[in-house]
Amino acid sequence: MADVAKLAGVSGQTVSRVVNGNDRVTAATRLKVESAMRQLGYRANIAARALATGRFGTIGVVMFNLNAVLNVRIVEAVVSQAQAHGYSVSVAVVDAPTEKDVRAAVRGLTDRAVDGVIVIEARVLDTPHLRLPEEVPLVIADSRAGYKHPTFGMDEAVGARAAVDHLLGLGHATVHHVAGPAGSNPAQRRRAAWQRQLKRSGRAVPPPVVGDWSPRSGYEAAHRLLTSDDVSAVFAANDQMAVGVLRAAEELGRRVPHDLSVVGFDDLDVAPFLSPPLTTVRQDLETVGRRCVNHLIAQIEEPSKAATSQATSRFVRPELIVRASTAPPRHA
Amino acid sequence: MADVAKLAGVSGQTVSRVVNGNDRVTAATRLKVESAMRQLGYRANIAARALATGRFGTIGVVMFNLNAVLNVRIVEAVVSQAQAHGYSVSVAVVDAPTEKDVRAAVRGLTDRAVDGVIVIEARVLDTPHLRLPEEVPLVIADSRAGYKHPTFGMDEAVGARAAVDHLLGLGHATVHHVAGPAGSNPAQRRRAAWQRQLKRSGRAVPPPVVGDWSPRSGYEAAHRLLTSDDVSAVFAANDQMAVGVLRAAEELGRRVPHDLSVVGFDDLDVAPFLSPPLTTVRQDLETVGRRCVNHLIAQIEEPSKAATSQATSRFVRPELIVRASTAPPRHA
DNA sequence: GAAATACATGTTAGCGGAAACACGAGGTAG
DNA sequence: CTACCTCGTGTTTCCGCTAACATGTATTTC
Repeated sequence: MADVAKLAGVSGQTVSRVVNGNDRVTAATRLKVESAMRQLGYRANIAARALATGRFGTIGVVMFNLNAVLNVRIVEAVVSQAQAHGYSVSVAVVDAPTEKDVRAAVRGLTDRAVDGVIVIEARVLDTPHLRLPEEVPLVIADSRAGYKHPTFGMDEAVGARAAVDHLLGLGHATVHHVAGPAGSNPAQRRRAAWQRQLKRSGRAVPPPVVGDWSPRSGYEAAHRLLTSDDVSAVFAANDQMAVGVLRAAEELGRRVPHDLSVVGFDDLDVAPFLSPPLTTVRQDLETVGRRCVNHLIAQIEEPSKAATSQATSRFVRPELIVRASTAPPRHA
Repeated sequence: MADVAKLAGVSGQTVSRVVNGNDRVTAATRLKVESAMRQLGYRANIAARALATGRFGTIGVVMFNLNAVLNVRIVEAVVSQAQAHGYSVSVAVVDAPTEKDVRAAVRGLTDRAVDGVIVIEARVLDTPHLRLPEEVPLVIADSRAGYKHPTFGMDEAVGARAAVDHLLGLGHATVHHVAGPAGSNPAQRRRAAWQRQLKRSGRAVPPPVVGDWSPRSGYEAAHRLLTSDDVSAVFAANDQMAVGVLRAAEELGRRVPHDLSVVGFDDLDVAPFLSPPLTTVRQDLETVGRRCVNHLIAQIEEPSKAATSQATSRFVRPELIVRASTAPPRHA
């Protein structure tokens, strides 16, 4: 910077002003400085600026698993939205679903210089209420309200309910459930909503089979489930397990949807092209990601407003996409 | 830091020494300092350290699209490997596939304080040879050698060749191809290898149908392709398009694999559970990601070696997974 | 036309750490 | 017993930038 200043014949401070947008610099000086910067290939040192200002221009994202379809979509939206606002994104993956680990990840990130953190909360932790460092603006992406931090997510319950209602509406006596792993929050909520909705409708609640999100687990679950003849409708907690269910049904000679209706969750891009095309629940995770970023940046840049927004939480409504994997039951 | 030093009754420098691992500090002083740090909840300021050392402890990843299955898997591996080495990861997504944009992203990242950059190169750029800033250690994840930077990737050609050979070996006269989009490097290479292998085997090279990686495009491509009766084998450039092909085949009454053999690429986790289970090419992208990180960190931490390693490039061999979507042709 | 005002720029003083060097106290060698 | 290390620790200085204040020069105001 000193070199630029010398070449342009101005003080370092003026260079700084030019770099940081127009404070009050004459057009002439600005041009001189800019030309000098170009000649010298000057690039600001972020570390120095961060040291001086306490701002980093970076958002951290903490999550358990990048591979989960759900998370990737959120992260992608977060990255693009953050970039649009001039922030970069640092990603941290947490191994164990313990509060301690999450906290460590958040701290690691804040140590690493982020202005704010988004935690994608998809795992049941060892502690009921996640407590996180308060030193830094923090937003949670999850489908549950009740955190001390602003939370954005999708309304899992609405989605699960829609799936159940759809199947009951077709005339099925009840709906069986292939649940996600016990350690997953979305899995728990989808399962709870499924159960609640069956009860509310006065139907029998068959014991759910628990999978682990993988197609294989759905396949195995279906093999167990379909030993009984009176299973006519299955709601899988995600599309991948639904694929396994479809496969198992085919192997067992149950035609979908004539002998068996299947509903998934997530609307994978392959869902419309499975055989048969899968009825499923679509969630607008891009909006979730964008909301997280917007809110976080607002907190970062206007800390005054943070207090009022503490309680914020908004949930995207999922949408049931009816395709060919569901139909009225055989004997209806 | 000053507070810690005062509380522990030592100088700031000693605190610094304790924080940065054991230089030469007495066990006693170390304990005093550590206890003081704990009492005060001391956390190092990364920006200050970066300013003083010129090191950031962060790796940048530049890519075009986080959502592509391929990229996510690499990024996930990169993040976990980087974390294992004490680095954090900053992610940048580039919109337009131009050299200018990539360069801008890399610069943005280095401005933003990274010690090294990994570029996941999956798009055909406007310029034949990507030229990137040399100021920072940089590794490219791509399936092509010939960059000025170390490159790690998978050998797409081997995978495509294996697919073709498998189908020819079953007795098919030739193999049709549903290609990925023209702007994609992997798509180009898979297509080129497919074509070359057909030629080398003295077979007719039918015109490929170009898709865009999406299941829908595979579906549409197959609808066009299957108007002709003598299509007995299709090699889709990725699994998602293969799913579309399977769907189209079913709609058109072609039984897979009896009437039509289909091979995909990527080995999605649902591939084994499609109907029929999809023969496909599996790539070890985790290894690719790990290698990128390892090499990059080596460059960062031992710049002396960087020179020798400039030429490095290693490619993971993909593996053909034979499942039920391929069989000898009908009239064989 | 003198004083008040606005505005463009320069000066000073850190931000929080880490190199580089300085220093004193023990240990070692001859 | 002295000269010389070695080792633990403290001092100084600087990393590159920006906030806050200081300065000086046009411009306005009555």
